[in-house]
Amino acid sequence: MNDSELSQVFKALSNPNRLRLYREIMQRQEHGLAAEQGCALAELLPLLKIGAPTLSHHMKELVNANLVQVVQKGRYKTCYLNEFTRKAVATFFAGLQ
Amino acid sequence: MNDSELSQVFKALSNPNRLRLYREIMQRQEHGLAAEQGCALAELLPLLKIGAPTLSHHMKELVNANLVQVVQKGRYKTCYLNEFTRKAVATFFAGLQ
DNA sequence: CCGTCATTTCGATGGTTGTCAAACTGTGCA
DNA sequence: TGCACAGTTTGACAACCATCGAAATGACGG
Repeated sequence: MNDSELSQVFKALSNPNRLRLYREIMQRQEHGLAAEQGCALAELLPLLKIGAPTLSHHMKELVNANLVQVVQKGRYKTCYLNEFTRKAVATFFAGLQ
Repeated sequence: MNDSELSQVFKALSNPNRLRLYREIMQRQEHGLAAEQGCALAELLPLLKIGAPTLSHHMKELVNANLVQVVQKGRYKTCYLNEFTRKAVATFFAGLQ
């Protein structure tokens, strides 16, 4: 992961609302209750004090930074953590290479 | 580490120049050749295409986010990685809690 | 205690970001 | 096919950010 990709990741997570979204998705994924069930966008909206257009904008940034993936799932869009990126960033902070 | 502290960390690293600084300090620390020697500010300046005032501003942000510490060391100021924060962020990305 | 070099502060400026409201698109259900 | 709801696009705007040059401050070494 190069400098530019990494700083994009950090930019995405630098906004409290986006960080909140990422944590929420991460938590639901971890919490394992149907990890592949993902997390519906419509479910996330009421967690934040922002409107739908702003949520859409934030999700785009997260997707753009490869932090999450979004797929249409019937009526809703649902989002999944991108494990590859999560691990790459973990490695960056792991120290000793 | 709470949401607000964490997003401050990410904001600090979201700027390519600051990320570069952080990596440089990290790398020198890791590279072990006198880990406690730290990294002089004046040494960092020529690595980036920015002026001294901007470097000063960026360092303040990194210090403010608790990512690095700066101490006067004779003629220069030298900076050290804050290992506590590094580990805390590593944990955040480590997954599975 | 003076000159020099390292670093910071200040003020300005162009660029980016977060947010909204309004209008649009897209998807499944009746 | 058309309604209702999910999500996006657009345009606007205030707040914030990165950077600079100029000037101020601070720390040694002579």
